[in-house]
Amino acid sequence: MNQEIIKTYQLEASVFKAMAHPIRLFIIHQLQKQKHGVQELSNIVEIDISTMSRHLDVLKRHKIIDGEKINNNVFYTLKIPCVLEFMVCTNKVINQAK
Amino acid sequence: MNQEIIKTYQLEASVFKAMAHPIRLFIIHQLQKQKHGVQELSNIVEIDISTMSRHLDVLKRHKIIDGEKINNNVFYTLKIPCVLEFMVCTNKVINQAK
DNA sequence: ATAGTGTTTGTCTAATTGGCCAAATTGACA
DNA sequence: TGTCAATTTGGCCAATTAGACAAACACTAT
Repeated sequence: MNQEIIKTYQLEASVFKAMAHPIRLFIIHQLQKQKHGVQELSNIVEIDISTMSRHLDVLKRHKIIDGEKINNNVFYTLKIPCVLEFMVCTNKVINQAK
Repeated sequence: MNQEIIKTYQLEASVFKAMAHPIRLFIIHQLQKQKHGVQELSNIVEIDISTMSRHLDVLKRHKIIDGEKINNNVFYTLKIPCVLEFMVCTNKVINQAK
């Protein structure tokens, strides 16, 4: 295993990985429009709030979103709008005629 | 769990997932320049050829690359050049000053 | 200080993934 | 047909991940 190559692409891969989950893609899409809180998001997705908190943490750790505490609520915002351009390409991939 | 939302983003997530591995990102980069064969790639990365074959299969199944058999060798080509634009954005994410 | 609300973290479990080796498959060609 | 080279697939193991629930934590406001 050539560690040189692995190392070169590991960081990049980890950002892809952070986005490679349906709920996390949903979050990114939601935050494009406006800030959202943890509870709100977990209600929409109908998932345990602790699970949602973990998904948000994954995105935050990779600097894709940012959390801001206002009173008792944490509101998340999308830090990297260019992430959404990814999707355009992804959908080209998906919609390719084989 | 809101199956509606999951379903909406699952396909998209699976494309991200297909790319979310250092070796597969390396493959994508290599193929940008020219076709490559399985052995060749596995030599560069210094990984078992069977493992390389599986990585190529993942990318092929998601229509990111395409394989063409010429004699006894399978040569792979990048089908979706826009995938590389992803990387530009990804690196913006990575290089953000916190 | 205490209660109450909202969020994160610990722990466990089931499922998925990446790696290697060995075996099977494919296709070219003698 | 049989052999050889290249590739893929089966099987196994170790590591990682997503999910739920419960417990801990952080803040606000009585």
